[in-house]
Order: sequence, then structure tokens, then C-alpha cells
Amino acid sequence: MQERVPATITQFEERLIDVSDSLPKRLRQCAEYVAANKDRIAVSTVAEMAEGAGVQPSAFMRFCRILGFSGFSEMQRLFRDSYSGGWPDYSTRLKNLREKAEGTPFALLAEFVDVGRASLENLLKTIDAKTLDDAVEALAKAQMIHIIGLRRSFPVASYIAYAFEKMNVPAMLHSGVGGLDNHNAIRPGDVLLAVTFSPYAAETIEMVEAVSSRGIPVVAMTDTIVSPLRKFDAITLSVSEVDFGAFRSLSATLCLAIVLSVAVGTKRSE
Amino acid sequence: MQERVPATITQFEERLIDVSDSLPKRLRQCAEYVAANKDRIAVSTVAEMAEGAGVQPSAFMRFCRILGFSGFSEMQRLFRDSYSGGWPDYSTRLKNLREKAEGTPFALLAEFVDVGRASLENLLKTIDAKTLDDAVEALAKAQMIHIIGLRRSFPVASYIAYAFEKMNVPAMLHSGVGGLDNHNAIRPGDVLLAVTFSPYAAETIEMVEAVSSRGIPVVAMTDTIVSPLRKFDAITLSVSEVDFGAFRSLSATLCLAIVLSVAVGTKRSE
DNA sequence: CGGAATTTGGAATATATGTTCTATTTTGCT
DNA sequence: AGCAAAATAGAACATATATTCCAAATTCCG
Repeated sequence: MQERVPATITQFEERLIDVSDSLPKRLRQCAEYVAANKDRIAVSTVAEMAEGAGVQPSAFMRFCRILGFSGFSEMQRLFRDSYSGGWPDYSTRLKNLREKAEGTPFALLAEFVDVGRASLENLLKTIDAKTLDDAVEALAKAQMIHIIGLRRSFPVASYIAYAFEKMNVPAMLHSGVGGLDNHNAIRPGDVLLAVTFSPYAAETIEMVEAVSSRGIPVVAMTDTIVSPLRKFDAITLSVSEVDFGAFRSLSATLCLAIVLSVAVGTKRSE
Repeated sequence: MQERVPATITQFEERLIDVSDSLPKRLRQCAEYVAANKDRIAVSTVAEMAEGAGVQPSAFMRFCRILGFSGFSEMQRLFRDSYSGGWPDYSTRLKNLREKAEGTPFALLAEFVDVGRASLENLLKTIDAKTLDDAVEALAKAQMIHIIGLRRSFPVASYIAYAFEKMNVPAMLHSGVGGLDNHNAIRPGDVLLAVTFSPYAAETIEMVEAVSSRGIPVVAMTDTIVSPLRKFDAITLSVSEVDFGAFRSLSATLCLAIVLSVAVGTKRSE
């Protein structure tokens, strides 16, 4: 019985198939129940799993052992971690890496590549297809698209402005150069695309507020659902990105920005 | 604080938005972390959630109470019950998504997420650790760092400028606002960080040429080794990004930009 | 600036949950 | 049927985890 412990869900499944032919009654019940309810492993206790399978907890424990784990906890950990890729505390990892002088730039790079990948995967899970459709729809109908995004969000805003220009979409980037406000450039029939992340730039919030009260549609790219933009009835695309200190890996945000640009550009030229 | 306990995820979100305006510091951290990682609640312990939010477990407990639960366990139960598991794993999900949602913005998102991931993976393979070290070294020694990146590279340049500012690194972004050149701001002891990708912006090349001939060190972020910047003896970090149509997913480039910023910022403060 | 109220950190405690052990039952074999 | 080996149930035990409590720090107000 000294097989090595499954390290991935796939290995787990293979092992499950392997053993399931030579199993006594109770353990077979476990195998069948687990096969049919893999997704419950991450969120259940042994007692619950055992009851579901119609066996005693101790029987279920033996079952875990046969699969190669030291116990139920170890098996559960596999499922808990592999759900959502497991990006628990990148920000502390990065902080440590940065503080410890031993962190070479290359190690830092590896870490950030990983963060970016996790963020991208997560993006697919958290973006709601319907909301994305609505956003594209609203922007495609706009006479002119106004873009605002300051400080840490400015790279995103400027990227979108560039992409729109390349796709012949009328757009205006409100960068605040020279402290000019240009609020009056925003007119009925236009749409505002606002990008802001914690700590939210006051100017952005103000602009959304002003524009929203005039009945002009707003599409927002922001983090989480507790963003202050929630107060106004904007179409909100929330992107959660790993950040630490002042830094934010913008992978997911920029990815969404490209998608918006391309989708809107395509739709308008139809 | 005797509100009734949220019975659905939607109610939970509403409650979260309700309270999140009137929350002290630590509890606000909890709210933000939870909003960004709702999916982790089902499979984490209080200790893990607390660590993720950067607070003590006891603080997280108070947070659960404010949301209307008797404790963390009750809140977790809500998420465990409505947990359906996001399997099968990433690659198959992506494939399904693309086939099923063909032509929709969401399919486009899946496409770009994949492109981004590929670019990031590729970055690790193509960046040379030694060159990266040299670049960090050169930038860390600079009196002042001048940053240039125009058109499609501008988001990257502006990101770097922001990051340097936050890390108290003296830096100047040459954005060309108003057609002013500011060549004379670049002085001996300074370093130029140039970002450019095909089709290379003439202004950037010119600046590199001018500066380089004055004996001022240049660090370049560019694509491939055939970039025109090769002519000048700059420290060249080449990033090959996967293109999708006319658009460039900047994931890898921005990732490298963050790494440079953080590494340089850290090194200077040693 | 000083005192009250709130918020916070950390250790102490309670509880739930996983794990092990052993007597008993079942199964397989001759 | 009778014996040995394997499997099982259930209780006892160990550990991980949630929860509470209170002193210290902070913020708020007059």
C-alpha cells in the first residue's frame, strides 16, 4: 500500500480507478460516493462524507489511506488547494521576497509571472458574461467614449485610449493634464468608461458622480464589489488582482481592457 | 446590530456593500479581502482568511458578526452549501468556453486570457537573469531615471513612472506632452529607460541615440533582438509578446516592468 | 490637551473534527 | 461447518480550529 500520494486531481482520479476494482463493500461505497461527489470533498467533514457514502467515519479514513493519503485532511487539502489555483497569500510571499535581500531580480520575476497567471485564471471565473455583454453593448452605442483612470489606473486608461484610436472608435482620454477638467466635453449620447482601484482617486469618483447624475451611462472597471462606484448605477466589471503595497500586477485588468476594446471596436464596425 | 443573517450569497453581497462604508480600518481590510476572494471562504479557515486580509483572527470574527452571522462557521456554512465547485480544471474549462461561446465577448476574454498566460510563461524562458541583474544595477545607481515610451508602449512607461514615484525613486516620464522635448533634463549620472516595440516610435529611437552618444547609460525594454535599439550599446531586455491581430497583450511587458520597478526600488533603499 | 469610547492584538478557552484503537462481525477458504 | 484473515463499527483520544475575553492602543470629542 505504499504508493506515493496523488499530487493533482488527475492523479487522484487515476488512482481511484485503479483501486476501485479490488475493494470490499464499505470501501466500494466510499469510492462510488467520492467519484460522484468529488466537488464536495473540499467543503465537507469526514463525518459528512461518511454519512453520504453510508459508512462509518473510520471506514472513510481507511479509504483515504488506500488512495495514498495519510488521512482525510491530506486528501482534502489537495482539493482545497487546487480549487482556484491556490493564490492564497501572494502578497505576503512577495513582501518577504522583497524584504529578504536574498531575493534576486529573477526570483522576483518568477514570482510575478506566477501572480499574473493566477490573476488571469481568476479573471475568467469572476467576470460575469452578461455584465460583459452589457458593457460592450453600452460602449458600442455611444456617440463618443470618455475614458478616465488616474494614478495606478492610468496605464490601463491610456491603453484603452490607444486601442480605441487604432480601431477608429471616437474616444477621449481625460488625463487631467494641466488640471483642465473638460467635464463639459461629456455630452448626452456619450458614455463614460471609468477605471479605478483602491485607493480610489477622488477625481475619478467625482467625475462618475457628476456624469451619472446627468443620466449619462457609466461603465466601470474596478476591484471588488465594495468599490465606491457601486453607489452609482454603473455597469460594473470587477477585477480582483493581487497587489502588495503600492503595486498591482495589472495582467488581468489589462486583459479585460483589451477585450473591451476589441469587442467594442468590432461591434461598432458591423 | 441585530440584523437577520444573510441566507443567500446575494443577500450576503448586499449586506457587505451596506456595511462597507462605515467600517474601521481592520474590518475594512476584511471586507475588501472577502469581496475579492469570496470563493476562498468555503475552503479556508479563519486563520487563513485573517492572514489573507492582513488582520488577526479575532478581527475577522468581529467582521463576521457585523455581517450578521454568529461567527465564522455560520458564514462559512452559507458558502459551503452553495458551493458547486469550478471544475474541471483550467485547460478543459477554457476549451469548453471557447467552443460554447464562440463569437461572444466572453469567448474573446477566454482567448486573451490564454494569450496572456502564454506570454507570461514565455517571459520566464526568454529573460536572461544576468541581463536583468545588470539592468537593475544600472538603474539603481542612477541619479535620476528618465523614462520614455510612446504610443503602444506608453501604458508601460506610465506604469513604471508611477511605481518609481511610490518607491521614492527620482524619475521623470518623458511623455511628450505639448511637443516639449526636455532632452536637456537628461544629465550625466542619469540613466534612460526606453520602452519601444515594433513599429518603433521615431521619437524614442532619436532620444536613445542622442542620449547614448553623450555616454549616458540606456536600459531598453523591447521586442526581439532585431530591434533598432540594438545599434546603441544599451542593456537590452527583450520581451516577446504573443500578438493577437493588431493588438498586443502587454501582460509580459508589464510584468517585467513591475519587477524592474520593485527590484530597483528595493535596491536603492538598502 | 485630557478623558471616554472604540478598536485592536494576542493569549486563553471551548468546540468541532480528524484519527486511532480494539472488540466484534463478516468473509473466504478448506 | 469451522477456522483464519480481513473488514467493520463504535468509542476513545488527539489535534486543529473557532471563539471569547481582556488589556493595550488608538481614535474621537469636548
